[in-house]
Amino acid sequence: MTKENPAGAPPLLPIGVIARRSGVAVSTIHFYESRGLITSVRTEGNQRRYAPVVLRYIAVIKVAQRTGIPLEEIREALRRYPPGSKLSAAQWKTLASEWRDDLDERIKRLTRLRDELNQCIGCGCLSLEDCPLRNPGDSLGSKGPGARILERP
Amino acid sequence: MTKENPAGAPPLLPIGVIARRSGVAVSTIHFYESRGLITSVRTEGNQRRYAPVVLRYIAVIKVAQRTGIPLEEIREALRRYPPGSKLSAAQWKTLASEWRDDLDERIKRLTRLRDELNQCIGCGCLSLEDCPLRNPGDSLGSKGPGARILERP
DNA sequence: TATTGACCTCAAGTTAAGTTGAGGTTTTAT
DNA sequence: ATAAAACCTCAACTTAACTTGAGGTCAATA
Repeated sequence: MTKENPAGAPPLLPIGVIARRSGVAVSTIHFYESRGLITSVRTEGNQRRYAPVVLRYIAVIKVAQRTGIPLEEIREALRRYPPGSKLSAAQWKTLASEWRDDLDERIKRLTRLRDELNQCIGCGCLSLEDCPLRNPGDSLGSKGPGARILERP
Repeated sequence: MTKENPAGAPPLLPIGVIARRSGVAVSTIHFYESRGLITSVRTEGNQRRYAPVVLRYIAVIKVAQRTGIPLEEIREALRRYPPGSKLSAAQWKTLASEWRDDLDERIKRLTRLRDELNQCIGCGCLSLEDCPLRNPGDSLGSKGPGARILERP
């Protein structure tokens, strides 16, 4: 029986260990925590201790990011389950399916764009009226300042 | 014969007209010019006047952006031709082909990712050792601060 | 002629996703 | 008991691609 830990529960990990094992920087973990993506408890000395499951959380976050989901949305998705909960296989399946659909949509858009581009390489007009490339149709929501996220309108 | 214009050349346009016809904000045109993507001449009164071809330039820029090419690269690509030059059909073909290939590569990466995700939805392990999702293989170049461009490693 | 609308410059703000650094506290190893 | 390694907080910086705003000039119109 360890001291800071009720019987049976796996031991809590300090941030350095999480960083090493997950492959992300300590500062990133701080950042994720500040954004509510992961949680920790504190020692008497105010140092963070993480349940091992956060390694899984970080893995999930990274995968979601690779598919192009912004952190904010990832947080919302994770929020659906109690913070720091076990994140079961079923839950992962749900999340991953949503993200896959999202990714699929993105791929479709890009593929359509590529086809249009191919067409247009033949014609070369870029005419405002005729060219499909010039009439995005959907995806015309570029408002406000800030970095433009490439493809995800 | 107009005054500011040698015989035969099409008349130069003020920035407001370019903005209206191209669909981008005046501030954006300023910005593109400051980044060397387009050029203008000035009137005696220091106002910008654009050759009509910049409408085409802006069109090209927008298309390239849609395919995910960053402005910096777009500028480099355009730099290969004399600034403000006619941008012939052949030149457009060359640029567009490059960008299409780039886009193609991106699509392939995303497709691979989607397939891996599909696999992983079945297994749900996210194991550091086994899971293909956890071993990006390529694309591990995330260094330094600044916005992470989603997909384009 | 006077106004209004279009322009100009330059500095500063915005977003996302983090990083860097200063100044100070805790833990761990010797 | 120290010293070194690991942590902590908080503010400021970074990139990309723009936007906003202040303070001032130019040009077309009534």
